[in-house]
Amino acid sequence: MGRGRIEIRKIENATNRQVTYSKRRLGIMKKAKELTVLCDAEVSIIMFSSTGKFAEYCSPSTDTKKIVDRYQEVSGIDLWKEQYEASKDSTSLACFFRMQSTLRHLEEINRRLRREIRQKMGEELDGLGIKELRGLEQSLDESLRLVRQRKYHVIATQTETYKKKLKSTHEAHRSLLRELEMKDEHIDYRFAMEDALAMANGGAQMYAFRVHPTQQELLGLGYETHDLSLA
Amino acid sequence: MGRGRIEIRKIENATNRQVTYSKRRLGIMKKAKELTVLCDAEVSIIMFSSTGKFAEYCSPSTDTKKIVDRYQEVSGIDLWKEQYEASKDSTSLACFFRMQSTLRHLEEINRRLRREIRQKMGEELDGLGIKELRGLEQSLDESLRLVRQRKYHVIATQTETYKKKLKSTHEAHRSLLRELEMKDEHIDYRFAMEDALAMANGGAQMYAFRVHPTQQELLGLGYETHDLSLA
DNA sequence: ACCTATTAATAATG
DNA sequence: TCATTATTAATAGGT
Repeated sequence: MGRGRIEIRKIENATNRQVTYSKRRLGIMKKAKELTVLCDAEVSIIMFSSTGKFAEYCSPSTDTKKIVDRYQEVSGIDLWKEQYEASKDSTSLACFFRMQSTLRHLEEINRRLRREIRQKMGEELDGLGIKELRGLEQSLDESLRLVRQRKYHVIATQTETYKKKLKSTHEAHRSLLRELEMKDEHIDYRFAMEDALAMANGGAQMYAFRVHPTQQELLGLGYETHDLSLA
Repeated sequence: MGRGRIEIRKIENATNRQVTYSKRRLGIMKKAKELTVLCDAEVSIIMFSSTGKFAEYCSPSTDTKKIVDRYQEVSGIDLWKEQYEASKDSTSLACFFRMQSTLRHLEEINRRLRREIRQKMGEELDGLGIKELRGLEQSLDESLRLVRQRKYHVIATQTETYKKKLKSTHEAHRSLLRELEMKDEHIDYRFAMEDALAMANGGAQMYAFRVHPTQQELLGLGYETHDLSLA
């Protein structure tokens, strides 16, 4: 991609080589940036020219150390092995490296757990084949079954509790009613108590009760009576 | 540089993102190789896709460890300690405690992630109230929907692919058949070719085809002919 | 995975 | 190093 193609072999003219290095170094950096942004990837590039000049690129979301750590964990290559071996005798250093390795390992495991969770949320399914999707589906299906089971159990338990409470409340009221009736036998508290109970059961249920017209309303002695008296 | 330009921003469609990652990853690798050869440079590239897939390039004359070592020399950054070092009092003891604290923190996160997964598996639901159970149920339901959707999409895609393959195979056979017939017009290859095709479609489908008797069989000229000749 | 219209990179040159 | 530009190379979208 220039005026005429060039063979991919070492450029003998040193000046030319340097110029080409500069241009292409920038080109690769640009490509790396684009990859980072377009594909949400993590990239680390380290370059040395033939003259020893150093250049690096690293995705903004991370840093070179993190990427190198992750590289070690995933590739299984320990980049510090030699240094570690060299300082075998130093107990604290040995401890340091062990911890370092443990940290890397935990970070990688946490990454995988997060990924597993995201997959269980129905995200990031693109990497999965038909077999894995089937497995995931079955697992989710079973989980859903268990959660529903648990939900119904909780609902049933709660309902039972309310029923019992209601029953005991009801009985308390009955006995109270009986007591009152014994004291003033000419006053009938029954309707009042029933209404209070209905209220305690919740408004909606009370309205439900009221759908059926009372005997007074059926006899034309309902709310109209009030209107007439006001007219 | 494709059919129309694209903005440099995260590709939202995950499939597209994955495809673009693959293509551009190869592109950068190629550029790195070329830089290495053309300019006699040393290059190390480490990449992680958004799905966690790892890829690396390293100039053939060296290896990642050497480049990272040289990077530390030249940049003056110590990749071992940087992360866990306190900014000023960088005694080894402070570093040790920092790492230990990080370790505990990571372990705690690990525990939580595992718990979250267990709950998503329908285990450890005892602590949850009716509201939380309802939320979990809805979340699982939605996940299941997404997974099924994805599964059907994958199945549909695969089916399409097979159909196309089958069709092209069929047409290849047809043209082959025509060629053969032109060469020896007095020999009829058709039945033989149809059988071969049926075989290629898979055993089960072949049996389905064979449910309908061939004209030869209807005329009493089927497999019995063979049996008779063997008797 | 392959194709190709289009854009992007860059070799040569000033 | 910087700008220009003729050319080749990379690749986005489609099959």
